[in-house]
Amino acid sequence: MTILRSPAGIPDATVARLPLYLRALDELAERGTDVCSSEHLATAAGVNSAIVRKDLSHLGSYGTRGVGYDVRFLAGHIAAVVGQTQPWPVVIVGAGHLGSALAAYQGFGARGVKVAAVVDADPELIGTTVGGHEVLSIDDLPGIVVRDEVSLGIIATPPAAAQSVADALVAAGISSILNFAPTALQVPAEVDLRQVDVAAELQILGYHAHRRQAATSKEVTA
Amino acid sequence: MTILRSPAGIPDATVARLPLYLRALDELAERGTDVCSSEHLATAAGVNSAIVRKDLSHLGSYGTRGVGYDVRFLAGHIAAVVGQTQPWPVVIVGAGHLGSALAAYQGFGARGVKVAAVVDADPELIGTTVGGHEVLSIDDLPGIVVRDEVSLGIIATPPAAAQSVADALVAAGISSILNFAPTALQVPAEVDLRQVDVAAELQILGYHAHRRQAATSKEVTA
DNA sequence: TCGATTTTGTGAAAGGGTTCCCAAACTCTT
DNA sequence: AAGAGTTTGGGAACCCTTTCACAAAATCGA
Repeated sequence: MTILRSPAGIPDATVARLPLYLRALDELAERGTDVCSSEHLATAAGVNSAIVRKDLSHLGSYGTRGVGYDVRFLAGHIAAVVGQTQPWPVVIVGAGHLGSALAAYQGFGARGVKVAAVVDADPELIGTTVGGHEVLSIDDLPGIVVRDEVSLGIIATPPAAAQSVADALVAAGISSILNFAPTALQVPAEVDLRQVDVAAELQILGYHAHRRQAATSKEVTA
Repeated sequence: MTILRSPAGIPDATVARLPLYLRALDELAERGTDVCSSEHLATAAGVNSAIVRKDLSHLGSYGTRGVGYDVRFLAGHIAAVVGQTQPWPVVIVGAGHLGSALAAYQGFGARGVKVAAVVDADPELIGTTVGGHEVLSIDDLPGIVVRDEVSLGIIATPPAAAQSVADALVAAGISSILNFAPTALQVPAEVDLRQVDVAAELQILGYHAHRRQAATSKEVTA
């Protein structure tokens, strides 16, 4: 008998949107909205309504035809699916500009994320405080991971250090890594890796801007 | 007669990977590698070789069978396609923790991005210096955009301010926006918008970690 | 109670993206 | 010069995602 029916195979694209729905639902709840349609939720999350319905149908049927979705109930359910019933402790590696900004970020709490520790390799930084967290040595990683049951690691170091940091995180038992360093990291298959590359995002925007410019100047020439 | 043949329709998925190839090629060039195979480039960029070949074929045929790709030549060509022959000037809106970290980020230069200005609405922050840039008033936006020919804007403000900042950017003539605030922004169709949501990334990782845990405890129970 | 209206849930179709696979084109060795 | 070994370019199959379209289920007013 299955008690917790965590729907086996939720498509990746859907999983990637669940946090958006959760955020949108929390906002709606705060504004006192009790029930919302897929159309309404779609606008709040910045997607279209067909995809909202399809996505939510992967989690099971929690809407009422002719009415919509119960905002709090749905939010609670999505939170359960993404494992956000308790905050996830994360460790931030790198206490530079970016690491500090992340450590100080006030928005994590409401999104189910808790900064367990900030570590760095630089002796000059160890012992200082960033965002209310004392910077610990990267050598303490294994202890921190065990003590705080950390399973998420954020790499906010220069690219040159990123691979060895990733190795250290994996060795310490962490199986999910969010990498801000612009490097292709090599990790074991069972480790889940996501990449945030700000410069790459800007270059993608640049490509489209470039094309727009070219199209415009063509028009002018023609 | 077409002189600059910017291949009309490059698939979005390919465009999103071009910056990775560019980064990988620059690294290879720095290490003195003159020629590389799709396999080699794939490893350096963290993707598989079939997709490298398919992606590059969208730009035209620049490889030599039995040999591979000329590293510098290919890098130059990709740079031209993404419009990175000159650095793109960007304006950062928000001089808080994140905005400061971005303003101070040393890695932009090598990736074809140049911080033209940092602006904020907070009178306490205006006039201070972050990452070598004096923080200007957000009211100066139109002037800055025109003077420095800025076409990329980065929103690094609290979510509550993000929409009005986006409106201000659009009004100032900016058509590409990278938004770090966790909000679904409403922009005109001709404006190109990309989103970076760190908490959402962590929640996606959390979902998979959660599933792994559930699977493991199931095994143990069984 | 019944018909009009709203909105979900989901098959089916359409659209992209990825992977497989191999002929064609090149180099190198003998 | 010919054969062995590499590696690209791209057709074709496959898979995933999105969009479309509508029956089913609910509400509401008369």
